[in-house]
Amino acid sequence: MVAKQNTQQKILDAAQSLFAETGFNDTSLRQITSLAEVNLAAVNYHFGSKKELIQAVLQRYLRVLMVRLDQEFSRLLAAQQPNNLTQVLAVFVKPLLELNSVHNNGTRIFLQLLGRGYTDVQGHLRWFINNHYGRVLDKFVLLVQQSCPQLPASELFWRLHFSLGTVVFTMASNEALAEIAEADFNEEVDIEGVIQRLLPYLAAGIAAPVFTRSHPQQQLRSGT
Amino acid sequence: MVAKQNTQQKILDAAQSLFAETGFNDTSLRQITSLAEVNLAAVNYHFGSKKELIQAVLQRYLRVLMVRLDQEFSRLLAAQQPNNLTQVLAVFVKPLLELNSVHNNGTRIFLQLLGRGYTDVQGHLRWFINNHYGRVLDKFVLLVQQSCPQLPASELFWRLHFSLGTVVFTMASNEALAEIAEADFNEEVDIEGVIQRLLPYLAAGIAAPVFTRSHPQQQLRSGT
DNA sequence: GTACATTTCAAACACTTGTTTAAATTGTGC
DNA sequence: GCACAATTTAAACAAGTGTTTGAAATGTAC
Repeated sequence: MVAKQNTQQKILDAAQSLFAETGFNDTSLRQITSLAEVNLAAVNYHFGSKKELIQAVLQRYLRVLMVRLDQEFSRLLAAQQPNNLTQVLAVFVKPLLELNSVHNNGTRIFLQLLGRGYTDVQGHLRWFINNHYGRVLDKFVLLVQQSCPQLPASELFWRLHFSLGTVVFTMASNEALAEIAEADFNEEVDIEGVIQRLLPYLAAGIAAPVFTRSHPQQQLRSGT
Repeated sequence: MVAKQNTQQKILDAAQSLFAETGFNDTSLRQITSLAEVNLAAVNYHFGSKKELIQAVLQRYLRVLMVRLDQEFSRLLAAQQPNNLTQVLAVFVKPLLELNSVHNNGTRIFLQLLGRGYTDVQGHLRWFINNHYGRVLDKFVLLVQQSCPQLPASELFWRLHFSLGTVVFTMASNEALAEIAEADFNEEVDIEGVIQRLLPYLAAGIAAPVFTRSHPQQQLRSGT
């Protein structure tokens, strides 16, 4: 009793899977419509264009996620004393995992899509997210700033983008990495496990001591 | 007096720039040959296929880089006592910067290509590097293992891939990030500066305390 | 059931892709 | 200069792309 899903959702469901696996540019409308078992022209009829379909696929998750993140950020910002960095990062976990209620494996799919979007269609997704949800993300930056007051703004900028890269790349390669990990270490790998492994790594990286030429920490010498 | 470069090099030079900027799949042979000012058929005549052209572009750097990395790894492995993790990571810097002698901006271009290769043609580059240079990379893993003896092998696996993601994503987005950084912080951003900023982040992330359920470091609680 | 709007469908559109072909050109050894 | 190989060239190829079209089918209100 799968019920007769309407065409739009059949397209969205097929599209997100293929996009996550193969990337946006390397997935054709014909692949999508044949997986969705709808006519080729349906995409243009219901969504207008491939570009708008991509946005619709992302928005289905972004809308839900950003509202939840906004709540969490505001909650933390209301605290009197600055929050621990690990606390701040951990705030992503629940909203991300709740994406599983948007769709089966929603968390994994969304994070993979994010990975694809940031590398495939270079620049486009970054711009989109910044323009639509910049206000939310500013709260997050503020939180991190409060928990790492010793970090210069420019250093923080770089480290947050390093972290974005860590997450996004890990998720884009998720399948390959999980396969290797399971083969080499007999580990069952689920998306929540990966997230839990990511957090300490990110927290430590963001809060790392700042490198200065006059004061190189430890013995950082490369030879000579 | 640009001298009459032979066709093969004109193609390689044009291809690497376009590949680095736009990615492998999204760069057409016609774009390459018209930038190189050679005939379209020249690619297939000299390299066989687009796929082989991509490999040739990457190999031009990989061959040089891997030999140098192997030297450095072996040097460190010869040390009596385990090396500091920051030292181990810093060993990448010189070989990477020496790629500038292969070509103008060689370091930046190679790292961008690496970023593209790991995300665009998912899985293919990972396989290629592992099969051709796995022995070299094993030495690196061993070095890291020696400097972080407390890390379980599986944790190390994940963290090294997190680090790969950090580097590769940063380099793929290098242009966009550099633009923002220069606009927001009035910072001149060169590839060496980015590398120097990456090292402390990576070192701290890899060596971060291991998260365990029974012994969660700090107060990692997300609400409830 | 009739009238009207919504949705589906097969077919074609114009365009781009990587690759191949066969003739023309250039280079090389003698 | 001749002969022969290496290279370059324009043209065409088959296959794939996103999008559009106009007719058929379906749904909906009265």
